[in-house]
This record gives sequence, structure tokens and C-alpha cells, in this order.
Amino acid sequence: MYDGLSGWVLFFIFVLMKSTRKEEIVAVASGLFKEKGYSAVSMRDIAQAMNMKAASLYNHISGKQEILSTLIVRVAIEFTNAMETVMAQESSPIEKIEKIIEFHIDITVTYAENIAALNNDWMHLEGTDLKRVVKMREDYEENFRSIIKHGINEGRLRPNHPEVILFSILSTLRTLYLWNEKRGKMDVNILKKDMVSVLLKGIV
Amino acid sequence: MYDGLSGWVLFFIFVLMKSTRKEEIVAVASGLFKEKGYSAVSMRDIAQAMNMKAASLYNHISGKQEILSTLIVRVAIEFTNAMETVMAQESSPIEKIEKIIEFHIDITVTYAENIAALNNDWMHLEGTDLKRVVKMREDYEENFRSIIKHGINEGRLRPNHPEVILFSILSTLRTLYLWNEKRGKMDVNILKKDMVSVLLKGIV
DNA sequence: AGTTTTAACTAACAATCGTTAGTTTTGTCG
DNA sequence: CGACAAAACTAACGATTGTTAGTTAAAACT
Repeated sequence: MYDGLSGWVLFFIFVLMKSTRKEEIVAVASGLFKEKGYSAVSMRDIAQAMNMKAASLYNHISGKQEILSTLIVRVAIEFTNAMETVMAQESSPIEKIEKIIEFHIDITVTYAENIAALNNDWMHLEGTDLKRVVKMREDYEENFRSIIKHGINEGRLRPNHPEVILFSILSTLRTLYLWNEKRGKMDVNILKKDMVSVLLKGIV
Repeated sequence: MYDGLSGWVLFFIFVLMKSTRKEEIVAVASGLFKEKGYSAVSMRDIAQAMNMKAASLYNHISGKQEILSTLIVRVAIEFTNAMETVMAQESSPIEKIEKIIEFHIDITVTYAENIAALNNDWMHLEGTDLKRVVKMREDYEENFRSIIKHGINEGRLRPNHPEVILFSILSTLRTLYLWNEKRGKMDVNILKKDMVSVLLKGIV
């Protein structure tokens, strides 16, 4: 009985170890990418930050491209899922926009480096990954746009150009990751309230 | 009389030619930097886009770094001057913020590629240029912050966290350059009105 | 204890990087 | 036309890039 359990435990430890080693590389690399950008970070830079030699990285990953792909696709899926959850709800356009602001803040808290790569280094993806991420972004924006248009048509949003509204909110949310140090002192829920207030009701 | 004039004309043509050749390089490079980032663009890429060989570039510029520096410092000065003009005016905080939004749009129209480099590649500047640009950005943000704080203290701005207001407006304005294709069809003055409305009065 | 994985290492590769030196072409002025 | 300067060229440099091959040390399983 103990032996049987021990087998499972060791299996999970094995899986965990194998994945955390790759995850460690991805995490370390994401920090460097955020500071200098994908192209300015070499495999030797990443290796040095992990106290190993560049060639050793290839025991865990297939190449530099896989790191970027893992990093970006992961957070892109996160945003896509969150948006689809909001779209599935039967709530007003304004409530949906509030939800979008809130999950952007939530995702930014845990995925700041991934978002940096998504924003700044998506064009260095290759092949299928590039197409997939671009498609996800287009769909995401189209969903957001339709919410805004509904809001205007129903008379619940002021009739400004939808593209201006979409762009203003989205560019604020997308660059939230740059703002993590100052936000650090601020409670997330207070930030959400302030953010919703500023973006929806303005500042005057 | 004609000869005297001809001398001046030729002098100006000379100055113009000498500067446009360098300016051409800077302009072409800025387009490439915007698409792929400074580090991912090689001197051979820039040369190819100019129909010449990489070595020939060095007849006009001292190196890759000078291109980046020229590009970024130029637009940083533009923003600094515009902000100082606004600060010198005796107008209300709200009017000042309106002016800031407007000159951001104006500068973006003519300096889109420069702004891309300022936003994404400033960290690849070296030495004095790096310090200078970082200082200009800090001063710029500090000026903006003081306007917002005055607005709140005078009761003309809703009392949200100043940092949230600053960040929301500034990140929208800073990423305007990403939005130039869709804006292309839109009249600049209409864009200004909509932008001021959305950022100041919100969307509900 | 012996065997097999896992994950580190050294060494090296072909390609590309920014840049320099030296040469040739182009164009302008007297 | 000849002299001269500007701006292109070819060739090459040393350094760095991502990656592969082959080897060794450590850890895990039977």
C-alpha cells in the first residue's frame, strides 16, 4: 500500500520536476525579454541567469522560439478565455466592460512578463503560432468592439467613435504591465474601482 | 546679383542634400525599427531598404547607435517643448490636459516611427543619450502629475488616485502611434474632439 | 549494486552581427 | 578636360548568434 502510493508520489514529483525546469527557463527568460526585448536577449544571457551554459538549455526546450511561443500563447489563451466568459454572460454592455477591465487587472498581476512579450515581441513568432496569436487578438478586439457598438446603439454609451473608445480603453489595459511597481503598494480591488471609474466616467 | 544668389542657393542645396541623405537613412531605419524593433534590424537590412550596401551607410552616419539616438532624442525634445509651452500657460488644469491630448495627436501624426522607438527601444540607448531621455521622460511625467494634482485639489477633477489618472491618459496617448492606419481616414480635429471627450468625460 | 535516465558540461559549427580599410564610381567645379 | 570631393563599392575583421554533437557527473529505478 505504501509502495503503491509512493510510486504515484514519485511520478508526480517527476512530472513536476520536469515541468518546473522548463518553467524556470521560461520564467527567467520572460524577465529578460521584458527588460530588453526578445531579440536583444541571447541564449547565453538566459543560461547565465540560470547559472548554467547555453547548450544545457536544450535538454529542456527545443530552442529560443519555443520559449517565446510558450510565453505568449499562454497569456493569449488566458485573455481569450476571459473574454469568452464575459461574452457568454447576459449582462449590459457597461457591466461587460467593467468585467473586462477587472480581468485585465487580474491577468496583469500574474502574467506581467507574458503580456510584455505579447505586446512587444509577438511579431517574432513564427509559422502557426504567429497566425494563431494574431487571430486571437483580432477576435478579441472584434468582441470588444461589438460590446461597445451595442452600448452605443442602446444609448447607454455616449456616441463617440467606437474605434476611439475601443482604442482608449484597450491601450490603457494593455500597458498596465508597465505600471506594476507603483501598483505594488495599491490594493488590487481599489485599483479596479479607480480604473473602472476613470475609464467609464472620465476624470472631470 | 544672380551669381550672389546662386551661391546661397547652392549652399542651401548642399546643406539640404547632405542632411537629406542622413535623414533618408534615419527615416528608412525608423520604419524598420517600428516593425521589428531596434535589435532585430541589422545594418544590412537598413542598407538593403535603401538599395545600397551596409558599409556605404557609414559615409553618412557614425553607426547604428546614432540612428537610434537621432530618432529618439528628436521626438523626446518635441514632447518636452510642447509640455513646457503648456506649463507656461495660465489656464485651468482641464484646459492644460486638453492641450496635452491635442499636441500628442499632432506629434503622433508626424513622428509615429520616432514614438515607436521612444516607447520600445529607449533602453538600447547608451551613455549620455540614455540618461538624457530618461530624465526628459521623468520630468514630463512629473509635470503631468502636478497638473492632475492641482486639478484634484481645486475640485475640478474627480478625486481618483492621481497615478491612475496619469497612467490611463498617458498610456493611451503614448500608444496612439499604433493606431495610425485606422486613424488615417479620420480627420485630425474630429479625433481630437473625440479623444478629449472620451478621456475627460468618459464613455457612459 | 548495477543499470539506465536526466541534466549538466566542453567544444565547435555555420551564420550573421556592426564596423573598418581600401578602392572605384559618380558628379561637380574651375 | 583635369582635379577634386562625395558616395558608392568589395573584402574582410573579430565578435556574437542559435544550435548540435559528444561526453561526463549525478540521480533514480530495478
